[in-house]
Amino acid sequence: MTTTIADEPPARRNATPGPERGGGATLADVARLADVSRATASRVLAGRAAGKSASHARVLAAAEELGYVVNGLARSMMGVGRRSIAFVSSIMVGPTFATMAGGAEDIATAKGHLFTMCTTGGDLDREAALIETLSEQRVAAVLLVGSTPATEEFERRAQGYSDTLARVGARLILCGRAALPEHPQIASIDYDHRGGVRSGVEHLVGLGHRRIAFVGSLDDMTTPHQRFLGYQDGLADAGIEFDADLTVQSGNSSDDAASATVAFIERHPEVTAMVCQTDVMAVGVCRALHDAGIAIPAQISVVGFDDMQLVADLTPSLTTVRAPFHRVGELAGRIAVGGVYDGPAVLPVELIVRGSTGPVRA
Amino acid sequence: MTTTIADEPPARRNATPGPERGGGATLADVARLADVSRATASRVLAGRAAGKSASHARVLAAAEELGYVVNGLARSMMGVGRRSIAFVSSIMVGPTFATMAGGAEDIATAKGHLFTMCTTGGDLDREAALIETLSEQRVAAVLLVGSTPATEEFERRAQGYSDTLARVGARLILCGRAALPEHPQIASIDYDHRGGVRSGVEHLVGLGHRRIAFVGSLDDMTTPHQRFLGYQDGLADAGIEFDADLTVQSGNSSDDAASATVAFIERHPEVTAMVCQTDVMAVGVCRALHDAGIAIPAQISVVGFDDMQLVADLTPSLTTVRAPFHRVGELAGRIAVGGVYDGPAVLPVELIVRGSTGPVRA
DNA sequence: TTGTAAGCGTTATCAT
DNA sequence: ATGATAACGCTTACAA
Repeated sequence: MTTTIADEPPARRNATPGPERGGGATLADVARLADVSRATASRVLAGRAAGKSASHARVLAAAEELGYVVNGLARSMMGVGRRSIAFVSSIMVGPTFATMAGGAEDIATAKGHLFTMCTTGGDLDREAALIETLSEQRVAAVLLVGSTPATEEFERRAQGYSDTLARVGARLILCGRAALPEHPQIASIDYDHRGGVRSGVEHLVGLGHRRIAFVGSLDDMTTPHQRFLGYQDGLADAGIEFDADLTVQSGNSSDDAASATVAFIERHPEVTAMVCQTDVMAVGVCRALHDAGIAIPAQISVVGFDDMQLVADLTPSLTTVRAPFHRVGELAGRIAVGGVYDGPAVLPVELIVRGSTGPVRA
Repeated sequence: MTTTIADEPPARRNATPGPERGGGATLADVARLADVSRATASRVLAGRAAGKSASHARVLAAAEELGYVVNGLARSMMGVGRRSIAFVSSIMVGPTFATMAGGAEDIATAKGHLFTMCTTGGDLDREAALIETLSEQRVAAVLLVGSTPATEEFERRAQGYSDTLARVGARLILCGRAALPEHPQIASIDYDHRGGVRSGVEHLVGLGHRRIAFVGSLDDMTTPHQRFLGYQDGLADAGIEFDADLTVQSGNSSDDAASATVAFIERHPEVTAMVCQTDVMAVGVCRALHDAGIAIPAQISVVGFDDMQLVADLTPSLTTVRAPFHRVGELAGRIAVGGVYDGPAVLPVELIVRGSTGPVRA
């Protein structure tokens, strides 16, 4: 004997990591239990039912009883529902990224969007794959954060990202990265890397310094490069000739900067000030100088960049450049949620003078 | 004359912030252009077509020409496609959260999930709304991160979160928060707050300290409370009677801790060591002591918690407790992506002895 | 290998 | 106020 149960649902598939189907109650279940149509149930649950009829209460009760949770994915397919804003950076830790992310998230969630964070680990292929994935998920916008290679090849990549995103109605926004003049449809919210370092050098020059070194990664990424240019600007302003021997290459860790400094200072005892690409490097520089018995700022002044937490608490406290990271995130977020974008923004930075810089000794 | 175009699509709706519909090409468009069925197009594009027929190439070409981007939302409805892992914390900045997030993100993206970060700003209503929203979006799991109120009311809330998530096949995972014994289905990956502070006190006792103060926020949140208990444990171990007068209340900013210390140390000059709930507080304590002309560690030793970046570079460098934040994130991530959970985990922490602690002077 | 057809869980249209 | 019904864009038996 063969028994056929008419309304037996078909076997459920179960493909991870896909959303589990058939898990909870659906709108149809609620409607059935409340003895109304799906349309009515939908209206009631979305709070867009006219008055409150008898069915109104029944629908609510049924939803409650069944533990109904509306399927946002299905809603999205109808053109309602939430879109995500994506934040793509090379790495997640680090006060600068986190602060920018915080600014963007504030705006995004205030507007009812979800906020997705992705890291690339600096891998451009991963970055491209990520943009593709995010497009598939129909994000509202992608914030591409931080430094990028300052190459034509990258510009082509970015154009590709922008094109892919545009196909799904999403926008690409660069954060903390200068606009690409050839690609005006790619938005950019940046801060004044170059002017910041320049003002640091200016400050030192005002204190009488002339032999000023620069510590940085000196690669072709935008952030290092812009900051390096700011150093050169500062020298030029003061009529000091740029001397390539006074640039110190270092990775962005305090240990790297410390060992680079040890080697450097031995060759160049005449230097009276060191300008660093980042606070992290500056901290390493300070440690190396201290260990070498060189007094800060009596013998050598040090300037950082980023004004990260705790550098004010170092001994001596660090003179550095403060950038409005949170504000950068906010502005980018505003564009991401549909605000108007009228051209690249470059937010001003501020030199915070503290104890690590002082007059050059006579 | 009335002209009716048969295949004219209906007018598109356009409700922000919902995903823009009708934007790009659909699978049907690709199939039409390639002159195959949607099924074939789907198979080819998903790379699950058998061999490579003539149509194979045509589909690829059509997709390319149309700039087709598969709709991941629609895929999700079929049970395939990516689910997100959500990371919910009170705030985004802060090295501990960011590091945990990094660990979780590593695992999540490696398994093809998206990673969504949401902040509550410490608002429990926002937290509840967020859980609801994330359930609607059919996340795979929610990582609830950091301290929570240690109250029965919170346990009820958490149970509610867990229930809502369970309805959509998702899991709730506490990170950096002890398990709730009454609610074993809520997973927990925690680290040893209590043991960490205890070992700090033990270290001080070993150096001869007896008058040891505790600086913390002293509220009913789990993290502060656990760390406070660790302080009491440490005292008890050494047979030192707990003296409530030696607890200092402070907000979690170095400025707060500094001003609290100023007031405290005047009343209690007999204290020879201060154990702090966080590194941030410890830094404030150090600054206040330094400004008051009290030498660290000669006159007073200081212990922190978290081992955040740069505390090793302070003068003196900070003795603190290092917790495996990245690992906590990884383990939580592993459960989130479907790994087995066999009971609460409490990861060990490590006391990092540096320059801020020394023997009590004779 | 390919096509047909039946979903997935919503919302919107348009009658009633 | 409510209910049929048709989308939305995709996947996948099942049949050819």
